[in-house]
Amino acid sequence: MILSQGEVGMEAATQETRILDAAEELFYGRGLQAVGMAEIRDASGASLKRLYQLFPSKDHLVEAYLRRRDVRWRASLAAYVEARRPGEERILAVFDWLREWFAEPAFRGCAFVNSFGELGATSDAVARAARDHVDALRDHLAGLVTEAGHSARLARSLLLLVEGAISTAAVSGDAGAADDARETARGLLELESARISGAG
Amino acid sequence: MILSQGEVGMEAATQETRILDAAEELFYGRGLQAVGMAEIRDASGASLKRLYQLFPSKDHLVEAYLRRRDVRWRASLAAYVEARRPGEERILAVFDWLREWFAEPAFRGCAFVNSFGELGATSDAVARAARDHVDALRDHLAGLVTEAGHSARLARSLLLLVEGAISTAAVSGDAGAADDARETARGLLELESARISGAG
DNA sequence: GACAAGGGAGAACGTCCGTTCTCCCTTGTT
DNA sequence: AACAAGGGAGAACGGACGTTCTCCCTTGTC
Repeated sequence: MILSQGEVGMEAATQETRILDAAEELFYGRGLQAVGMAEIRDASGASLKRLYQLFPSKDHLVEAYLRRRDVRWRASLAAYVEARRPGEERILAVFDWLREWFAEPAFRGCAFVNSFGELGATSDAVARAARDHVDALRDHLAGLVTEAGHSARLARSLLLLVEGAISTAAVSGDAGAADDARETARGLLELESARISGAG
Repeated sequence: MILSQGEVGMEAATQETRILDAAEELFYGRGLQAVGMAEIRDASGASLKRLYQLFPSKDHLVEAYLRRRDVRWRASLAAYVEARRPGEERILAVFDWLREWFAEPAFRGCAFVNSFGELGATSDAVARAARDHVDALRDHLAGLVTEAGHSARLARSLLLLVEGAISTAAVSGDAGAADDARETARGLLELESARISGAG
Protein backbone atom coordinates (compact mmCIF):
# COMPACT_ATOMS: atom_id res chain seq x y z
CA MET A 1 0.00 0.00 0.00
CA ILE A 2 2.59 2.46 1.06
CA LEU A 3 4.88 1.43 -1.76
CA SER A 4 2.17 1.62 -4.38
CA GLN A 5 1.11 4.98 -3.07
CA GLY A 6 4.70 5.98 -3.35
CA GLU A 7 4.79 4.81 -6.91
CA VAL A 8 1.55 6.52 -7.71
CA GLY A 9 2.96 9.63 -6.14
CA MET A 10 6.14 9.36 -8.17
CA GLU A 11 4.27 8.76 -11.38
CA ALA A 12 2.11 11.74 -10.66
CA ALA A 13 5.24 13.74 -9.93
CA THR A 14 6.91 12.91 -13.21
CA GLN A 15 3.70 13.59 -15.09
CA GLU A 16 3.46 16.87 -13.25
CA THR A 17 7.03 17.54 -14.29
CA ARG A 18 6.28 16.80 -17.93
CA ILE A 19 3.29 19.11 -17.81
CA LEU A 20 5.31 21.87 -16.21
CA ASP A 21 8.09 21.36 -18.73
CA ALA A 22 5.65 21.72 -21.60
CA ALA A 23 3.91 24.67 -19.98
CA GLU A 24 7.20 26.44 -19.37
CA GLU A 25 8.42 26.06 -22.93
CA LEU A 26 5.11 27.22 -24.37
CA PHE A 27 4.25 29.97 -21.89
CA TYR A 28 7.73 31.43 -21.98
CA GLY A 29 8.12 31.08 -25.71
CA ARG A 30 4.81 32.47 -26.84
CA GLY A 31 3.13 34.18 -23.90
CA LEU A 32 0.55 33.15 -21.34
CA GLN A 33 -2.62 33.91 -23.21
CA ALA A 34 -1.33 32.72 -26.57
CA VAL A 35 -1.07 29.14 -25.31
CA GLY A 36 -4.16 27.06 -24.67
CA MET A 37 -4.63 24.11 -22.39
CA ALA A 38 -5.09 21.80 -25.38
CA GLU A 39 -1.63 22.69 -26.63
CA ILE A 40 -0.10 21.95 -23.26
CA ARG A 41 -1.95 18.65 -23.26
CA ASP A 42 -0.50 17.77 -26.67
CA ALA A 43 3.02 18.83 -25.76
CA SER A 44 3.04 17.04 -22.41
CA GLY A 45 1.32 13.86 -23.52
CA ALA A 46 -1.04 14.01 -20.57
CA SER A 47 -4.79 13.91 -20.95
CA LEU A 48 -6.91 16.94 -20.29
CA LYS A 49 -8.49 15.08 -17.41
CA ARG A 50 -5.16 14.45 -15.74
CA LEU A 51 -4.05 17.97 -16.43
CA TYR A 52 -7.01 19.36 -14.55
CA GLN A 53 -6.52 16.84 -11.78
CA LEU A 54 -3.01 18.12 -11.15
CA PHE A 55 -3.72 21.81 -11.85
CA PRO A 56 -7.34 22.73 -11.21
CA SER A 57 -7.26 25.69 -13.57
CA LYS A 58 -5.03 27.46 -16.04
CA ASP A 59 -4.35 30.12 -13.42
CA HIS A 60 -2.96 27.45 -11.11
CA LEU A 61 -0.77 26.12 -13.89
CA VAL A 62 0.51 29.58 -14.73
CA GLU A 63 1.41 30.26 -11.14
CA ALA A 64 3.11 26.86 -10.78
CA TYR A 65 5.09 27.59 -13.93
CA LEU A 66 6.27 30.93 -12.58
CA ARG A 67 7.14 29.59 -9.15
CA ARG A 68 9.14 26.69 -10.50
CA ARG A 69 10.89 28.85 -13.04
CA ASP A 70 11.89 31.32 -10.37
CA VAL A 71 13.48 28.59 -8.26
CA ARG A 72 15.28 27.00 -11.19
CA TRP A 73 16.41 30.26 -12.73
CA ARG A 74 17.96 31.48 -9.51
CA ALA A 75 19.47 28.08 -8.77
CA SER A 76 21.12 28.03 -12.19
CA LEU A 77 22.52 31.51 -11.67
CA ALA A 78 23.69 30.67 -8.16
CA ALA A 79 25.42 27.47 -9.29
CA TYR A 80 27.21 29.32 -12.06
CA VAL A 81 28.29 32.15 -9.82
CA GLU A 82 29.45 29.97 -6.96
CA ALA A 83 31.91 28.20 -9.23
CA ARG A 84 33.97 31.40 -9.10
CA ARG A 85 36.01 32.66 -6.21
CA PRO A 86 34.15 34.79 -3.70
CA GLY A 87 34.40 38.50 -4.30
CA GLU A 88 34.13 40.64 -7.38
CA GLU A 89 34.62 37.68 -9.68
CA ARG A 90 31.28 36.35 -8.61
CA ILE A 91 29.60 39.64 -9.30
CA LEU A 92 30.99 39.74 -12.81
CA ALA A 93 30.07 36.10 -13.33
CA VAL A 94 26.42 37.12 -13.15
CA PHE A 95 26.85 38.86 -16.47
CA ASP A 96 28.75 35.94 -18.00
CA TRP A 97 25.80 33.78 -17.09
CA LEU A 98 23.44 36.30 -18.65
CA ARG A 99 25.47 36.26 -21.83
CA GLU A 100 25.13 32.50 -22.16
CA TRP A 101 21.43 32.74 -21.48
CA PHE A 102 20.91 35.50 -24.07
CA ALA A 103 22.64 33.37 -26.69
CA GLU A 104 20.12 30.56 -26.33
CA PRO A 105 17.67 30.48 -29.24
CA ALA A 106 14.71 30.23 -26.88
CA PHE A 107 15.70 33.37 -24.99
CA ARG A 108 12.81 35.79 -24.94
CA GLY A 109 13.41 38.11 -22.04
CA CYS A 110 12.46 37.89 -18.39
CA ALA A 111 9.59 35.46 -17.87
CA PHE A 112 8.43 37.49 -14.90
CA VAL A 113 8.50 40.87 -16.56
CA ASN A 114 6.72 39.37 -19.56
CA SER A 115 4.08 37.71 -17.41
CA PHE A 116 3.65 40.84 -15.35
CA GLY A 117 3.10 42.91 -18.47
CA GLU A 118 0.58 40.46 -19.80
CA LEU A 119 -1.46 39.58 -16.70
CA GLY A 120 -0.05 41.58 -13.81
CA ALA A 121 -2.89 44.08 -14.00
CA THR A 122 -5.49 41.30 -13.79
CA SER A 123 -3.95 38.54 -11.72
CA ASP A 124 -2.65 39.09 -8.24
CA ALA A 125 -0.91 35.73 -8.31
CA VAL A 126 1.12 36.71 -11.37
CA ALA A 127 1.94 40.13 -9.95
CA ARG A 128 3.07 38.59 -6.69
CA ALA A 129 5.19 35.93 -8.38
CA ALA A 130 6.94 38.58 -10.45
CA ARG A 131 7.58 40.79 -7.46
CA ASP A 132 8.86 37.88 -5.42
CA HIS A 133 11.27 37.00 -8.20
CA VAL A 134 12.70 40.50 -8.38
CA ASP A 135 12.97 40.66 -4.60
CA ALA A 136 14.78 37.34 -4.48
CA LEU A 137 17.14 38.39 -7.23
CA ARG A 138 17.90 41.63 -5.40
CA ASP A 139 18.60 39.67 -2.23
CA HIS A 140 20.90 37.34 -4.10
CA LEU A 141 22.82 40.23 -5.60
CA ALA A 142 23.02 41.87 -2.18
CA GLY A 143 24.64 38.73 -0.84
CA LEU A 144 27.27 38.79 -3.57
CA VAL A 145 27.89 42.48 -3.02
CA THR A 146 28.40 42.22 0.73
CA GLU A 147 30.52 39.11 0.20
CA ALA A 148 32.77 41.27 -1.97
CA GLY A 149 32.91 43.90 0.74
CA HIS A 150 30.90 46.55 -1.02
CA SER A 151 27.99 48.65 0.11
CA ALA A 152 24.47 47.30 -0.30
CA ARG A 153 23.64 50.23 -2.54
CA LEU A 154 25.63 48.56 -5.27
CA ALA A 155 23.21 45.64 -5.30
CA ARG A 156 20.39 47.89 -6.44
CA SER A 157 22.55 49.22 -9.26
CA LEU A 158 23.37 45.68 -10.32
CA LEU A 159 19.71 44.73 -10.29
CA LEU A 160 18.98 47.56 -12.71
CA LEU A 161 21.80 46.43 -14.97
CA VAL A 162 20.63 42.83 -14.93
CA GLU A 163 16.99 43.63 -15.65
CA GLY A 164 17.94 46.27 -18.20
CA ALA A 165 20.23 43.87 -20.00
CA ILE A 166 17.53 41.19 -20.11
CA SER A 167 14.88 43.51 -21.54
CA THR A 168 17.22 45.17 -23.99
CA ALA A 169 18.69 41.90 -25.22
CA ALA A 170 15.22 40.46 -25.72
CA VAL A 171 13.69 43.38 -27.56
CA SER A 172 16.67 44.31 -29.69
CA GLY A 173 17.76 40.70 -30.17
CA ASP A 174 21.31 41.63 -29.26
CA ALA A 175 23.12 39.45 -26.74
CA GLY A 176 25.78 42.15 -26.51
CA ALA A 177 23.68 43.84 -23.86
CA ALA A 178 25.26 41.36 -21.44
CA ASP A 179 28.70 42.69 -22.31
CA ASP A 180 27.55 46.26 -21.90
CA ALA A 181 26.13 45.39 -18.50
CA ARG A 182 29.29 43.58 -17.48
CA GLU A 183 31.49 46.49 -18.48
CA THR A 184 29.23 48.87 -16.63
CA ALA A 185 29.34 46.68 -13.54
CA ARG A 186 33.11 46.59 -13.75
CA GLY A 187 33.12 50.37 -13.79
CA LEU A 188 30.89 50.48 -10.75
CA LEU A 189 33.20 48.11 -8.89
CA GLU A 190 36.17 50.23 -9.83
CA LEU A 191 34.32 53.28 -8.59
CA GLU A 192 33.44 51.61 -5.30
CA SER A 193 37.05 50.67 -4.70
CA ALA A 194 38.22 54.16 -5.54
CA ARG A 195 35.66 55.64 -3.16
CA ILE A 196 36.72 53.28 -0.36
CA SER A 197 40.41 54.03 -0.73
CA GLY A 198 39.83 57.68 -1.51
CA ALA A 199 37.37 58.42 1.28
CA GLY A 200 38.93 55.91 3.69
CA MET B 1 -15.41 70.78 -51.58
CA ILE B 2 -11.85 71.14 -50.45
CA LEU B 3 -12.96 72.77 -47.22
CA SER B 4 -15.54 70.15 -46.49
CA GLN B 5 -13.00 67.48 -47.25
CA GLY B 6 -10.77 69.28 -44.85
CA GLU B 7 -13.46 69.22 -42.22
CA VAL B 8 -14.19 65.59 -42.84
CA GLY B 9 -10.51 64.96 -42.56
CA MET B 10 -10.28 66.84 -39.32
CA GLU B 11 -13.29 65.11 -37.86
CA ALA B 12 -11.83 61.78 -38.81
CA ALA B 13 -8.56 62.84 -37.24
CA THR B 14 -10.11 63.78 -33.94
CA GLN B 15 -12.15 60.60 -33.92
CA GLU B 16 -8.97 58.69 -34.71
CA THR B 17 -7.35 60.52 -31.83
CA ARG B 18 -10.15 59.60 -29.45
CA ILE B 19 -9.88 55.98 -30.52
CA LEU B 20 -6.12 55.97 -30.08
CA ASP B 21 -6.45 57.65 -26.70
CA ALA B 22 -8.87 54.97 -25.54
CA ALA B 23 -6.77 52.19 -27.03
CA GLU B 24 -3.64 53.50 -25.36
CA GLU B 25 -5.18 53.74 -21.94
CA LEU B 26 -6.69 50.27 -22.18
CA PHE B 27 -3.86 48.46 -23.96
CA TYR B 28 -1.21 49.92 -21.72
CA GLY B 29 -3.22 49.52 -18.54
CA ARG B 30 -4.41 45.98 -18.99
CA GLY B 31 -2.49 44.37 -21.84
CA LEU B 32 -3.13 43.88 -25.54
CA GLN B 33 -5.07 40.66 -25.46
CA ALA B 34 -7.03 41.53 -22.34
CA VAL B 35 -8.79 44.40 -24.14
CA GLY B 36 -11.42 43.74 -26.77
CA MET B 37 -12.53 45.95 -29.62
CA ALA B 38 -15.94 46.40 -27.99
CA GLU B 39 -14.30 47.95 -24.96
CA ILE B 40 -12.34 50.36 -27.11
CA ARG B 41 -15.56 51.23 -28.90
CA ASP B 42 -17.25 52.00 -25.58
CA ALA B 43 -14.34 54.01 -24.23
CA SER B 44 -13.85 56.03 -27.41
CA GLY B 45 -17.49 56.67 -28.18
CA ALA B 46 -16.98 55.62 -31.79
CA SER B 47 -19.06 52.95 -33.44
CA LEU B 48 -17.59 49.61 -34.33
CA LYS B 49 -18.15 50.42 -37.98
CA ARG B 50 -16.13 53.61 -37.77
CA LEU B 51 -13.48 51.89 -35.75
CA TYR B 52 -12.93 49.33 -38.47
CA GLN B 53 -13.04 52.03 -41.13
CA LEU B 54 -10.13 53.80 -39.49
CA PHE B 55 -8.22 50.70 -38.37
CA PRO B 56 -8.97 47.68 -40.54
CA SER B 57 -8.07 45.19 -37.81
CA LYS B 58 -7.05 44.99 -34.20
CA ASP B 59 -3.47 44.37 -35.31
CA HIS B 60 -3.50 47.68 -37.15
CA LEU B 61 -4.84 49.44 -34.07
CA VAL B 62 -2.21 47.83 -31.85
CA GLU B 63 0.57 48.92 -34.15
CA ALA B 64 -0.83 52.44 -34.41
CA TYR B 65 -1.00 52.59 -30.63
CA LEU B 66 2.63 51.55 -30.27
CA ARG B 67 3.88 53.91 -32.96
CA ARG B 68 2.07 56.90 -31.53
CA ARG B 69 3.11 56.08 -28.01
CA ASP B 70 6.74 55.81 -29.07
CA VAL B 71 6.67 59.27 -30.64
CA ARG B 72 4.88 60.86 -27.70
CA TRP B 73 6.93 59.13 -25.04
CA ARG B 74 10.21 60.23 -26.56
CA ALA B 75 8.92 63.71 -27.23
CA SER B 76 7.90 64.08 -23.61
CA LEU B 77 11.30 62.88 -22.43
CA ALA B 78 13.09 65.15 -24.91
CA ALA B 79 11.07 68.20 -23.87
CA TYR B 80 11.80 67.57 -20.21
CA VAL B 81 15.49 67.03 -20.80
CA GLU B 82 15.96 70.00 -23.07
CA ALA B 83 14.72 72.33 -20.38
CA ARG B 84 18.04 71.73 -18.59
CA ARG B 85 21.40 73.06 -19.57
CA PRO B 86 23.33 70.94 -22.07
CA GLY B 87 25.76 68.51 -20.55
CA GLU B 88 25.55 66.13 -17.64
CA GLU B 89 22.51 67.87 -16.22
CA ARG B 90 20.51 66.66 -19.17
CA ILE B 91 21.67 63.10 -18.65
CA LEU B 92 20.58 63.16 -15.04
CA ALA B 93 17.31 64.79 -16.01
CA VAL B 94 16.37 61.57 -17.80
CA PHE B 95 16.06 59.90 -14.43
CA ASP B 96 14.14 62.79 -12.92
CA TRP B 97 11.67 62.37 -15.73
CA LEU B 98 11.50 58.63 -15.06
CA ARG B 99 10.79 59.32 -11.42
CA GLU B 100 7.80 61.48 -12.27
CA TRP B 101 6.53 58.86 -14.68
CA PHE B 102 6.89 56.04 -12.15
CA ALA B 103 4.86 58.03 -9.63
CA GLU B 104 1.84 58.20 -11.94
CA PRO B 105 -0.90 55.81 -10.84
CA ALA B 106 -1.27 54.45 -14.37
CA PHE B 107 2.41 53.53 -14.63
CA ARG B 108 2.75 49.90 -15.55
CA GLY B 109 6.20 49.50 -17.05
CA CYS B 110 7.48 49.90 -20.59
CA ALA B 111 4.66 49.59 -23.10
CA PHE B 112 7.09 48.16 -25.63
CA VAL B 113 8.65 45.57 -23.38
CA ASN B 114 5.19 44.55 -22.23
CA SER B 115 3.86 44.33 -25.78
CA PHE B 116 6.94 42.46 -26.90
CA GLY B 117 6.51 39.94 -24.12
CA GLU B 118 2.88 39.44 -24.96
CA LEU B 119 2.89 39.35 -28.77
CA GLY B 120 6.50 39.73 -29.90
CA ALA B 121 6.80 36.03 -30.61
CA THR B 122 3.70 36.07 -32.81
CA SER B 123 3.55 39.50 -34.39
CA ASP B 124 6.38 40.93 -36.43
CA ALA B 125 4.79 44.36 -36.31
CA VAL B 126 4.87 44.39 -32.51
CA ALA B 127 8.42 43.05 -32.39
CA ARG B 128 9.59 45.69 -34.84
CA ALA B 129 7.83 48.52 -33.03
CA ALA B 130 9.46 47.49 -29.76
CA ARG B 131 12.88 47.23 -31.32
CA ASP B 132 12.51 50.59 -33.05
CA HIS B 133 11.58 52.16 -29.74
CA VAL B 134 14.65 50.82 -27.99
CA ASP B 135 16.86 51.85 -30.88
CA ALA B 136 15.43 55.35 -30.88
CA LEU B 137 15.89 55.64 -27.14
CA ARG B 138 19.49 54.50 -27.41
CA ASP B 139 20.09 57.08 -30.14
CA HIS B 140 18.58 59.77 -28.01
CA LEU B 141 20.77 58.85 -25.06
CA ALA B 142 23.79 58.75 -27.33
CA GLY B 143 23.02 62.30 -28.37
CA LEU B 144 22.93 63.45 -24.76
CA VAL B 145 26.13 61.59 -23.97
CA THR B 146 28.13 63.06 -26.84
CA GLU B 147 26.66 66.47 -26.08
CA ALA B 148 28.15 66.09 -22.60
CA GLY B 149 31.50 65.14 -24.10
CA HIS B 150 31.48 61.52 -23.02
CA SER B 151 32.17 58.36 -24.95
CA ALA B 152 29.31 56.65 -26.78
CA ARG B 153 29.82 53.56 -24.65
CA LEU B 154 28.18 55.40 -21.80
CA ALA B 155 24.93 55.61 -23.76
CA ARG B 156 24.58 51.84 -23.73
CA SER B 157 25.08 51.79 -19.98
CA LEU B 158 22.44 54.46 -19.56
CA LEU B 159 20.02 52.50 -21.72
CA LEU B 160 20.41 49.52 -19.42
CA LEU B 161 19.79 51.70 -16.38
CA VAL B 162 16.70 53.26 -17.92
CA GLU B 163 15.14 49.98 -19.02
CA GLY B 164 16.13 48.26 -15.81
CA ALA B 165 14.59 51.03 -13.74
CA ILE B 166 11.36 50.87 -15.71
CA SER B 167 10.99 47.11 -15.35
CA THR B 168 12.00 47.05 -11.71
CA ALA B 169 9.77 49.95 -10.76
CA ALA B 170 6.82 48.33 -12.50
CA VAL B 171 7.19 44.85 -11.08
CA SER B 172 8.17 45.82 -7.57
CA GLY B 173 5.89 48.86 -7.51
CA ASP B 174 8.73 50.96 -6.17
CA ALA B 175 9.35 54.32 -7.81
CA GLY B 176 12.66 54.48 -5.94
CA ALA B 177 14.23 52.54 -8.79
CA ALA B 178 14.49 55.88 -10.57
CA ASP B 179 16.62 57.23 -7.74
CA ASP B 180 18.82 54.14 -7.79
CA ALA B 181 19.30 54.57 -11.51
CA ARG B 182 20.05 58.26 -11.14
CA GLU B 183 22.64 57.65 -8.46
CA THR B 184 24.21 54.93 -10.57
CA ALA B 185 24.32 57.22 -13.57
CA ARG B 186 25.95 59.90 -11.46
CA GLY B 187 28.60 57.39 -10.48
CA LEU B 188 29.20 56.50 -14.09
CA LEU B 189 29.59 60.15 -15.01
CA GLU B 190 32.05 60.62 -12.19
CA LEU B 191 33.96 57.61 -13.38
CA GLU B 192 34.06 58.90 -16.95
CA SER B 193 35.42 62.23 -15.79
CA ALA B 194 38.03 60.53 -13.63
CA ARG B 195 39.09 58.36 -16.54
CA ILE B 196 39.36 61.33 -18.85
CA SER B 197 41.50 63.37 -16.46
CA GLY B 198 43.39 60.35 -15.21
CA ALA B 199 44.16 58.80 -18.59
CA GLY B 200 44.36 62.16 -20.38
C1' DG C 1 -41.39 65.93 -49.73
C1' DA C 2 -38.84 61.94 -51.96
C1' DC C 3 -34.68 59.91 -51.83
C1' DA C 4 -29.84 58.46 -51.82
C1' DA C 5 -25.76 58.19 -48.62
C1' DG C 6 -23.83 57.32 -44.73
C1' DG C 7 -23.46 56.51 -39.98
C1' DG C 8 -24.88 54.34 -35.37
C1' DA C 9 -26.41 50.51 -32.50
C1' DG C 10 -26.18 46.19 -31.89
C1' DA C 11 -27.32 41.47 -33.61
C1' DA C 12 -25.08 37.78 -35.92
C1' DC C 13 -21.38 34.68 -37.37
C1' DG C 14 -17.49 31.88 -36.95
C1' DT C 15 -13.82 30.68 -34.19
C1' DC C 16 -11.24 29.76 -30.19
C1' DC C 17 -10.70 28.57 -25.44
C1' DG C 18 -11.26 26.96 -20.56
C1' DT C 19 -13.60 23.52 -18.46
C1' DT C 20 -16.59 19.49 -17.99
C1' DC C 21 -18.80 15.35 -19.57
C1' DT C 22 -19.39 10.95 -22.08
C1' DC C 23 -18.00 6.83 -23.60
C1' DC C 24 -14.93 3.21 -23.99
C1' DC C 25 -11.00 0.53 -22.76
C1' DT C 26 -7.75 -1.28 -19.64
C1' DT C 27 -6.49 -3.34 -15.36
C1' DG C 28 -6.61 -5.45 -11.15
C1' DT C 29 -9.58 -8.09 -7.84
C1' DT C 30 -12.61 -11.67 -6.26
C1' DA D 1 -15.41 -14.75 -15.72
C1' DA D 2 -17.80 -10.71 -13.67
C1' DC D 3 -17.05 -6.40 -12.21
C1' DA D 4 -15.61 -1.99 -10.10
C1' DA D 5 -12.22 1.85 -10.73
C1' DG D 6 -9.83 4.77 -13.14
C1' DG D 7 -7.81 6.77 -17.02
C1' DG D 8 -7.63 8.33 -22.07
C1' DA D 9 -9.59 10.52 -26.19
C1' DG D 10 -12.26 13.65 -27.60
C1' DA D 11 -17.00 15.63 -27.89
C1' DA D 12 -19.71 19.08 -25.71
C1' DC D 13 -20.83 23.39 -23.36
C1' DG D 14 -20.73 28.15 -22.32
C1' DG D 15 -18.71 32.29 -23.02
C1' DA D 16 -15.63 35.67 -25.16
C1' DC D 17 -13.84 37.91 -29.06
C1' DG D 18 -12.74 39.73 -33.84
C1' DT D 19 -15.22 40.90 -37.63
C1' DT D 20 -19.24 41.59 -40.55
C1' DC D 21 -24.07 42.42 -41.46
C1' DT D 22 -28.75 44.29 -40.82
C1' DC D 23 -31.76 47.64 -39.83
C1' DC D 24 -33.01 52.11 -38.82
C1' DC D 25 -32.35 56.91 -38.45
C1' DT D 26 -30.37 61.18 -39.74
C1' DT D 27 -28.91 64.51 -43.08
C1' DG D 28 -28.21 66.88 -47.11
C1' DT D 29 -29.92 67.37 -52.00
C1' DC D 30 -33.07 67.90 -55.95
